[in-house]
Amino acid sequence: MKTPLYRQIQASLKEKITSGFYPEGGLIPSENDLCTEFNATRMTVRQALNELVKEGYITRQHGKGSIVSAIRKSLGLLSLKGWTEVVGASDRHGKTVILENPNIKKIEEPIFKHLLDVESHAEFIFLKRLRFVEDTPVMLEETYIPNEELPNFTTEPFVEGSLFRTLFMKYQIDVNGMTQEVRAISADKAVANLLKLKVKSPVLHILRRYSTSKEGFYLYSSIYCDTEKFAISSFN
Amino acid sequence: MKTPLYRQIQASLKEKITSGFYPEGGLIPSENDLCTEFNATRMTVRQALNELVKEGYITRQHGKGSIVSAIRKSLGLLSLKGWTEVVGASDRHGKTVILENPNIKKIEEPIFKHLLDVESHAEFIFLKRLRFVEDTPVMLEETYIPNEELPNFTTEPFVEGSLFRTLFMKYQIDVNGMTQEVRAISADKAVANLLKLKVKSPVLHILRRYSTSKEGFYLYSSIYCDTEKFAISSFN
DNA sequence: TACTCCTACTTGTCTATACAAGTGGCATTC
DNA sequence: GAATGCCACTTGTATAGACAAGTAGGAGTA
Repeated sequence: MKTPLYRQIQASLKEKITSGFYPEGGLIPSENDLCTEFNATRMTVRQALNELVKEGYITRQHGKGSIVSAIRKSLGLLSLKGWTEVVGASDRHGKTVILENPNIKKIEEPIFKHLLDVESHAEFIFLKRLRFVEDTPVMLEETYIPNEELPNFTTEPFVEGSLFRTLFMKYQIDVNGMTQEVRAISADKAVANLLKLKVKSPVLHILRRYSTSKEGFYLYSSIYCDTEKFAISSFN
Repeated sequence: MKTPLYRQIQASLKEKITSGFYPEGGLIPSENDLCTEFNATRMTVRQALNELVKEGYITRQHGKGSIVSAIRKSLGLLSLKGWTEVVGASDRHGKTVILENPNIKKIEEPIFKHLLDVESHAEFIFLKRLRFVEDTPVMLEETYIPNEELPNFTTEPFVEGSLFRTLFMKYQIDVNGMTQEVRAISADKAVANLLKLKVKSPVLHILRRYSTSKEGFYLYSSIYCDTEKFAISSFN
């Protein structure tokens, strides 16, 4: 048995939560039920459940049970919120426009030099997206994805329009952490035009490296953010 | 026995780590040693150790032992690094200048309205500090601390020059989380002068609410950051 | 009806034990 | 001397139980 039992239980439950088999706000089976289902002891089941708590999938309540988190954070407890979290849950309407269809590129921009751990994979899939809130452009995101073992990635649309969800559902790659640098800069002409700002307006510039469950598989993003109307917030 | 045994073990180890009894980078006693010391079983000791990992006090290595984290994060896994973490560990020399000695104020600034959960405690201790790296001013921080049960706070100097360390050591208040909003703004005259920038330079503006181990005790900070030379980075 | 109490079920804490697997040093061997 | 293999010690995973404490609902009582 290569992967530990508690990891298997954890993965099984995670799958049932993300697929909606256990609905948001509902209870998952009790520890004892899970013990019989997986033929394990309570300590082992609890270890799996504690991992899910850490990842933000469930919360636990003494005397009641384990509750599926209402807002399923696809990034666990990451620093800056993901797009869906900035927009989500409110009545605000979000939209994403792909400016440049996925194509193969190399990272030559020196801006990522701090974040690159090895000297750049041969090739990356490049993705340029503009995100709107209430029909106002607020975020320009340029993403680099390693061009390895991702069949049909550039030809098929995203699952639910989400990159992370696509990686998770179709390629079993789970984004589980990140490193980032945040700066305030003056918008250049290109960025200002896309975000409908005056040139030299202050914008947030974020450089990110996402780590995943796949060894050595990192995503890189360069993000420009208009924080005039909507600030970037983070919790805990 | 009111507090659980594993919490007692956790607190005892935390105290020995923060006091320097277990030096940074060194090993704490093995699980079995801790079992005999506290007269507990390994599962109980492991629960305490896992909590300390979550809080960032130690890392564990299979086959070797539990290592005291080199950079003791006083904020656990918070989003944006604390001052000591931005500067620390490198050869860079940090310095903090208190511009305005601690004095009693009320929060009337509307900028905190999103973060205030109750309508402002009666009074706050106000603190205005300018932080330097390599003799360059990079951060202007205005902090509001509830003026409750903090004897001698305004008259005695900080422990090791650190606010959080003072709260922890002298008042047993542990800062354990935060909520924040990040924006890019143009520096006004006052901020620009202090940070030695041109007026209207882009600066990072961060509004923070720190939560603590003391019920209902929140700190508020407004931070202006020059990110030209030093970006704000965060991990995990 | 309204209240209390009891009970079944849940998670929280804890004991005692076992084997697996990674690390590092010592002793033996070449 | 250098390489190998063994061994002691470490953390990782897992079993099988026990009692405590919080929750919710139903039975019985006022």
